[in-house]
Amino acid sequence: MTHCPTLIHQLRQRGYRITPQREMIVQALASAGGHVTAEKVFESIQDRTSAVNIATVYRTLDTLVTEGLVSRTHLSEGQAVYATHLHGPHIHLVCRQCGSLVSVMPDQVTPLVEKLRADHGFSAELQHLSISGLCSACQSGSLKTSQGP
Amino acid sequence: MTHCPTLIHQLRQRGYRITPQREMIVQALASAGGHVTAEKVFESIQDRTSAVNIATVYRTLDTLVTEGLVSRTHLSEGQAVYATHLHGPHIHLVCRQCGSLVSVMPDQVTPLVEKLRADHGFSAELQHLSISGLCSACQSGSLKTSQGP
DNA sequence: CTCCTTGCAAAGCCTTTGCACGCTG
DNA sequence: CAGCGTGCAAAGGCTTTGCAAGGAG
Repeated sequence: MTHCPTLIHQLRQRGYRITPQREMIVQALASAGGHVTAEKVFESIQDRTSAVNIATVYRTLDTLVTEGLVSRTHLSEGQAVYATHLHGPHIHLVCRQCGSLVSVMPDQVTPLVEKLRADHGFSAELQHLSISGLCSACQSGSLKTSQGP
Repeated sequence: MTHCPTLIHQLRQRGYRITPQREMIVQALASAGGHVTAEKVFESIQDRTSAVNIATVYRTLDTLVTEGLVSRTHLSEGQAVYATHLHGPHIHLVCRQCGSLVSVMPDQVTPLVEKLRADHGFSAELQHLSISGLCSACQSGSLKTSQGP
């Protein structure tokens, strides 16, 4: 919630106009406290008022991403999820079978990030880091995943 | 190329019928030697004959993924890319600005993978690992990424 | 007053699906 | 010969875009 004024402020500073829609979208995103889809942002605003169009949500989120204030990630497939950068970095473990999502602190990745920067000059953005695989439940539950045609 | 008979063999073994289309798709995927989109597979077949439909390409790739013979990844946004598991694991560094793609050996990730397995029972699949960020070129070229509205 | 933003609706991209015919095993 | 696999075309999900009206600065 404290993120909200900050983000709005940053937008204004960069010459963007502050509209009620943008305030609501930023507010919804900030209060979500984590990763949300554009549609969830849209819905959480609709709960109170139908004053925002889904296209505007996409456009505003896009602006925030372009300005580097918000991260956009395609965790598995399908919808993108958004989060304020103030949310802090973490890794996402996405189970490719059941779709479950676990967030992990990025401590273990720091050396990797530094190595990538040193060797390749690549500046990794941890907000965007998602790792696909099988969660413990799906590993034990499906030793034989496929059952043929 | 040597992968092709193997994959076909595995498909047959699992009860799938081997059609000319499937052979061509597998062949195209194997000879691509890396990550390709469904559309590229489709095109590389079209170059020789228009005997395969794009829907069939998607269906066959899907089958291969389901059977665990092929990996499917959404590197950045948009299209998914496919690769045979024989291609071997590696990390993808995707520049969120210019879209450039660099493959890195996964040595540096092994400790992370093991940690995830130990702590969370999560079996990470490196074929699917992509890291978003800024490549060296885009970092120096755009110290100020945004230019406002 | 200027022109950035919005709403609306339509289009876009990538992918999936229903159905009847054809081919594999 | 049984039934899986294919082609075709249409639909689907998510996101973007063109245009005119409206509101911020």
